[in-house]
Amino acid sequence: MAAPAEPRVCSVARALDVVGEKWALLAVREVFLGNRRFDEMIRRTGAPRDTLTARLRTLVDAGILQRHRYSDHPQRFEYHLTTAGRDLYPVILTLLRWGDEHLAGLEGPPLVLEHNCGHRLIPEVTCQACGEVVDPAETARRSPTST
Amino acid sequence: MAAPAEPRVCSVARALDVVGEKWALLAVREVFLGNRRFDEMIRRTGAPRDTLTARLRTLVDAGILQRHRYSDHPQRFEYHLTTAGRDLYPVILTLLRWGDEHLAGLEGPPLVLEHNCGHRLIPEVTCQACGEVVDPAETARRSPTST
DNA sequence: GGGGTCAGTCCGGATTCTGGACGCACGGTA
DNA sequence: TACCGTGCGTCCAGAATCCGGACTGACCCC
Repeated sequence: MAAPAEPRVCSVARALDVVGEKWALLAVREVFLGNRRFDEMIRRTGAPRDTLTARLRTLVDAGILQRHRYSDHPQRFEYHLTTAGRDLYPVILTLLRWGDEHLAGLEGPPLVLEHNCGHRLIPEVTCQACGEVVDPAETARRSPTST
Repeated sequence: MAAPAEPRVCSVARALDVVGEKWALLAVREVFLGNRRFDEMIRRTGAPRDTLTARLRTLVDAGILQRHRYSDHPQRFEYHLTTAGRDLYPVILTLLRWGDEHLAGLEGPPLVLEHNCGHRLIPEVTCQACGEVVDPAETARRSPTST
């Protein structure tokens, strides 16, 4: 018999169920950049309208965005980040950096961020305890030791 | 006339074209965890076989994984991380942390990593220049000032 | 010969994505 | 009044993808 499937219970998988789709994360990127309205997001992400509608709905359901009426008559809505949404910033930054390093053409990164400290922002992932930059080779699984 | 679409040229979008899909990132996660073979990945991710086949192919084409024959007769292959693949570790870590914080049940995070420094690994995104933890509010776009 | 492993492929149906057209409630202009 | 533009979607039909399950083919072991 074939070995039984044992899909890993894992926060990465759970996170990707919510946010693991291009347009979802691009919509969140737009909100970080200050574009909170439907049509702006359509323009700047390139997503099909139906798809964006669906994504925004799941993002709201997941507690990542909040739908906020900014006009009655006609009803108009903006999307704002919740705390959970703001906590996605690191995810977007690491993707940004990876894209900058591995997919940017000769013209270099198309979007450059600046940190309040005055320097260009180059995000690094560090260990909260020791502050060192994290390297896959210096990391191990704890306790629930399975394959 | 409607405002013309101007999809943002952006490393996040480019990165998501390659890696912005659940199974792709879960396959990479498995390789990080040491499971380099097709059937193991099937077992531990839960992906449909066809889909995993397709994802692995795009990951290899994108230079994230390398297909490595470990047996002729019968031909058998393993997938190894390239440098670009290893550079995805931060992305996976930030997703992991987000999932741990926002989707973990009462039992807490299902997978805990330990850093070589001896503490539980809690990944943080910091500014390479000043070492501070990055906050969206302390970040701005540089030069190409468009909306 | 019978069973197991590994890495896929093949299949057909279900779901999802996509682009374009359309709807409707306004506001501004003339 | 009529007309145009904007904002935020919905509707549609065809295309692309996803999915699970069955199957293949080359081995190995008993």
